[in-house]
Amino acid sequence: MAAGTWLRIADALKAPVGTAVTVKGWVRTRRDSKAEGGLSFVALHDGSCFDTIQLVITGSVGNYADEVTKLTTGCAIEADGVIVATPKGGVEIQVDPARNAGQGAVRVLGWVDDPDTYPIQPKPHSFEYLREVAHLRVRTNTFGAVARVRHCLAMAIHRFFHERGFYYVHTPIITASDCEGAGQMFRVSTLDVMNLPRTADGKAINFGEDFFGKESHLTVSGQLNVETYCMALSKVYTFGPTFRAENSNTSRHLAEFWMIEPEIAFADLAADAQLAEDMLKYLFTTVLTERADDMKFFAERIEKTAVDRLKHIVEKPFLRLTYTEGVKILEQAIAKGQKKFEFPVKWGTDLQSEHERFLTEEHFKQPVILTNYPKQIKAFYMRLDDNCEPDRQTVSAMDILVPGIGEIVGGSQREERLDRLDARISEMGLPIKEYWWYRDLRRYGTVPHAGFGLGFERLIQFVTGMQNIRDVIPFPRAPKQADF
RNA sequence: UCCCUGUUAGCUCAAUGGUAGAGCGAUCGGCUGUUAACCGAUAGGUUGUAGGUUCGAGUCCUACACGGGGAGCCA
Repeated sequence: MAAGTWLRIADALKAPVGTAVTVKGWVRTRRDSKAEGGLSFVALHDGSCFDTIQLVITGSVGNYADEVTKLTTGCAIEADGVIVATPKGGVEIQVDPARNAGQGAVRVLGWVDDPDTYPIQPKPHSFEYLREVAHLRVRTNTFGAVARVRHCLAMAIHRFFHERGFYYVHTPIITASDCEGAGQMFRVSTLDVMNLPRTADGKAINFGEDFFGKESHLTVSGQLNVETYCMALSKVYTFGPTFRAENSNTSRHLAEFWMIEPEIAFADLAADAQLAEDMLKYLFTTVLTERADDMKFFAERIEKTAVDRLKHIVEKPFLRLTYTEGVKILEQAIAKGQKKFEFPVKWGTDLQSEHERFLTEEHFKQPVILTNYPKQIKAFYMRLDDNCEPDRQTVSAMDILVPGIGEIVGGSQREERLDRLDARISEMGLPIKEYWWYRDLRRYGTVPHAGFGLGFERLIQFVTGMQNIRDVIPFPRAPKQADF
């Protein structure tokens, strides 16, 4: 028999019966039988798919008693064998030199030191515990599945934009401008914190002596930068890490997270909303197709509706609703005694989590695109709507709300008219000088344009049903949490 | 940051203010084409940290650390 080819487990599981193969991976479980002069069943995983492949190793393997029967969860091995059919209709690998000459061997590549304290045991672990061993948790079926789905979604995002003529723009991680808007920022500095230079009057830190010659921080958004490229390349997007130094302790916030921010020229809010809807549907369709194995697991063990709700969402158009209409629905629900809220509903104030959840989870039971919010609760760069009632000025903003997560996308048409933009900047007390280059975009060939931000981790949460955002990123960074 | 709640064996959890327990995992043995295997035995503990109350604290009190749920901020 010819020497077996090294196959990934995903491929070995699809190989025809009789194929000689070599597989390499890590042991998930081992069970022994004394039948037939010794028989061990080893479940092996290598990350190529959700399923393990079962090795059936007989006592005729040279190192059977010395090594095979001492394998524990986590050991790394490679094995030569032959694909055979199982009674249940699948395939497994027979590792038996007595039956297949030259195709029955197990080589141990790495033992597990002290199996008693190996953190990943063949039993259910709490996600909280696994977070403490984040360097090893990807070896579990849940975190392996999350990692593959995360990859699948990242690739699908790039493919979606590439296929539609978007350019991928690498916006900076470090920013020395103080104009990215709200949100506490992380300082980037090489100054000696034990001996900070002072300004001449001694009242402030002299950042002129710092690495960049001015105060600098980690970015909280690539939007303003990507708008510059939009004003030449028409269709662009960023996909990179984003940092917020907010003291947020929730299952939906991270200090370091990844965000997708497309920006389209010659476009209004309706086009923006359509782009976001098309993208989400493309991503859901892709993950259901490419990671059916992992999605089946999420539906079985993590969130029953994981697969069905994605299929359901792909089938029909998202609902579009203005903020004003949303407020009316909430007010009617209160008036009818249909629903009681902790916080009052009032036009002009931001919707609370409970209000958003009512709309998307109870009233409509589907994703909802809320548009045209009051200007006082939205950012300076959002376009003022025309023909508004007095005292009811709105902006061309949109939030996409989904059941279970709440806001997954936030976007807007941008204010392309310089006079209106300047008015908004001064109205909100922002330092207009800092915006000189952003304002230039309105001075030199301004056009209507729009864009949105999609939180990558929230997308993964929604797709997988994982409840805590810290479990959908390999090494979560959050207040008091920067291990690994 | 605020409210609630939790921290006991490698892991998941019990234990009325009075001798520290179980299941799983690990180790050893038995049985078995096993797959959440099963049966028996063995090992495994400064009860998150620091104080306090008490004859006596895993249990009651205080502070702190860390986790979880909710809220705010948002993606």
